[in-house]
Amino acid sequence: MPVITLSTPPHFKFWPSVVSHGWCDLPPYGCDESARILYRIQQLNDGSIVRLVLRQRDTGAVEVAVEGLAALSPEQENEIRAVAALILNLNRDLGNFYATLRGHPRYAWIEPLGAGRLLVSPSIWEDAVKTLFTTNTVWKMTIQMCQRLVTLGDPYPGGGHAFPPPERIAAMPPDDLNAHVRAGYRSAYLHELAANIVERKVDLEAWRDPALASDDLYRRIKSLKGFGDYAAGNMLRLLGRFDRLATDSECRAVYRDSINGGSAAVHDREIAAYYEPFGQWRGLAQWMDVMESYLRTV
DNA sequence: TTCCAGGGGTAGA
DNA sequence: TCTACCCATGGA
Repeated sequence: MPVITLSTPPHFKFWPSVVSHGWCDLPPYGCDESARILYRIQQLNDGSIVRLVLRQRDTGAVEVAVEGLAALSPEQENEIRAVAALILNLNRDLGNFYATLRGHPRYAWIEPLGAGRLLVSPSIWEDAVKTLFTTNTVWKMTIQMCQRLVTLGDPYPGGGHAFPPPERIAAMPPDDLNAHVRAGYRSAYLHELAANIVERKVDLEAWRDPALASDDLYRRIKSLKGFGDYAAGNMLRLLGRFDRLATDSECRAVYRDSINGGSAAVHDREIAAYYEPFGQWRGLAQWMDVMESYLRTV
């Protein structure tokens, strides 16, 4: 079985990155908490389907075992290296984030833990679909919607499926898609997104362009049906932009209970004012507040 | 039954 | 800008 080793930046912590939000529980990801392993079924550009098994060695390096292929071509190895670096945000510099937090005792736990990297998907399409599946539902149902959707992707011989490409979703009649995924009214948004990608009306991967202003990007995301303030803010986070918030019911609850220390409902404006001093990092600080009670235990 | 979840679209002020 | 109402789905 081919094994690839990736060097990591100083102070990189694998597990806090893997469990940085719920994505590690959404197929084609999977994880083994006790063994601290992240799995992913991935379809490569040449169509072959592999199962990636990622873990961190004692040296700090990330090891990617590739199941499903006896050997890797240079192109395959390069692709897997790029995917692993992308999903773990290995190239993101968090130094300025940690420096920003140093004046705030509430966030003193974050830097020693090496938290702040969010696990993302190799494609923005996949992150967009999963974000859509987090809207107006409970996490358990988000998982179930993803599980059903992923069975539409190409199967991995050892079990599981790759994430289905937009072409696969766009080709399905919307009613069939909803009958399979049971995403309710979100199914129509999912189908429309897939169709717009296939018809080249939107180019999600173009969103990676660092020259794009966040405000412009935010508007583009919100122009998609089903993507409002929360979903657009969440997508910006996954794209590595944290200068906007993504205020959902969890964030409101954490702010109300843990920061504001009261039981009264709080207007989003007050939440925004609280995070404003964190500037370009406010969205990440907000998510760290949600994850604190969990991340501190890992 | 009713409420609501890691909300969002639309219409009407 | 804001509010009211609707939107499938399934668990509590």
